[in-house]
Amino acid sequence: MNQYTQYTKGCSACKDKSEIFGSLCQTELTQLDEKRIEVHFKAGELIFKQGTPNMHFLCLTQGKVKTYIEGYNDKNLILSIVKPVEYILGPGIYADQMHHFSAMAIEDSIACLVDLATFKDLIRTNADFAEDFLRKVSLQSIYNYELFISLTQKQMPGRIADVLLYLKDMVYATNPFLTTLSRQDLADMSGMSKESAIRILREFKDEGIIQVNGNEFEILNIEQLVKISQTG
Amino acid sequence: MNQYTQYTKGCSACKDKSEIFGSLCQTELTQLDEKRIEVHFKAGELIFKQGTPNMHFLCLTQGKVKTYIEGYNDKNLILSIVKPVEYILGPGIYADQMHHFSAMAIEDSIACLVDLATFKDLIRTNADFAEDFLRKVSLQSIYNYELFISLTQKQMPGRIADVLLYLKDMVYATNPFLTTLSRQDLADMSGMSKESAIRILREFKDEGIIQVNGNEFEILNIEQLVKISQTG
DNA sequence: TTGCATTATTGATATATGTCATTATCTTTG
DNA sequence: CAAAGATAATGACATATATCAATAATGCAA
Repeated sequence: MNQYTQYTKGCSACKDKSEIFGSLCQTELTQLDEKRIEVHFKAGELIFKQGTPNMHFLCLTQGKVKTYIEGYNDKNLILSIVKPVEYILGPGIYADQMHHFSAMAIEDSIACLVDLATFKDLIRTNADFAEDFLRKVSLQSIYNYELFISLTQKQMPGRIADVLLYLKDMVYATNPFLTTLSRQDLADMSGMSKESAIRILREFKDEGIIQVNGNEFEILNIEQLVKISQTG
Repeated sequence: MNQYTQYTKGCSACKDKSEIFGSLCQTELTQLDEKRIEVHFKAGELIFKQGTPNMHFLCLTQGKVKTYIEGYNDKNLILSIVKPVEYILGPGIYADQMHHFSAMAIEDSIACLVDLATFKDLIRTNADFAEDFLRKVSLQSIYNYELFISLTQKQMPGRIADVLLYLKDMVYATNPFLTTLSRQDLADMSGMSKESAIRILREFKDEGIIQVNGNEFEILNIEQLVKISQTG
């Protein structure tokens, strides 16, 4: 119990909102609750960094976080925008105990940390939990395949369309949506320079497909955007 | 027992060669052995196709297989070249029971199929096996991140360098190596047109970095190739 | 408010890469 | 062996995209 620790609602409150805690019994949830550390992050703060040891299972309970690979020449590739209640867990925990991507809060956020031993123990002792975890990992993997195709086989308009649809459907779940992501972030999500991202957004705006006001985006013609996404 | 079934050496013979069967006890191996179907594929034959139901766990015991995502405009992205003894298992089994990539033999190959129920049962009942499986999935995921960076942030020479080093180190494990992959395959591994792949190979040849004779490749200057891989 | 720093936008230009057409080489088959 | 089909290689050209430089807009601190 230190200054970062806050006993708010506890894991039981989270249970209903998350895909992977449904299989834990009350005892296990209590066990988790006692182990967890709640940490607050301000927008822009680094949560963990690629290349550092991966010591905790992390569950985001408030705010939004971007996960990204730091590549060459200070270029980043954003893998996902995580929203509550979702865990953030890299492949390192079952491999080299390292982080293979970084995570940064893009809004003020709250995350719960649980040490890996506790987490791995749950995987070993609760087969339902293990299966739920595998399911989550698998869905993420499927999404990564789509990302592969988007990034390697589509041209810029198709990639920006994918980003806009992803934000609308998966992240904000509203149509005029206000984002804290910068233009550089949008570029890092679609694997292009920020200038190119801006240009494509302008084209979409000129064609009446979207409406842009600073960081507020409204998709006016969803069908056409979907079509652009599909035709690459 | 049908015409595809052949009782050769059995799963116990495989055990030593594979990363994930080490945690199975004799009883489990026997159980697996009874369930397995051994199938022979000729080079060029499709093993399973993206979009079809995923019914089996697959273990490659002989030959080589390419796994690839079928994208837009008949363009493929090769994810990996699998060699024995390694399993080929997509994320579909814990999600939508579908194949999310295709697999094709690039050499005459032999694979063992085990129905998913048996496999999933082992995951549920043997925690060591589950952890080994998670480890394998994690390593694959880590490799995918490297692939992301290679494909999205490196220019063509860097990507071809990555492909050559991958083939030398991970697939053939010899230096002059003879491959059955076509130039189109090399292009599909590096996300470019086959003409571009050919051009880069010629440049490497002209610069004395590699030696090419048909489908035999020899890397003459490993250091420089690694450098090209790193500088993008 | 004013000034400063950051971010967004735009245009001009360079370059990486794809496409198309052609020829060469290899492989298969009758 | 010759013919045919596939694969590989090359050159000319088109174009998608990045880079660079300049300006505009925005948020923030004094």
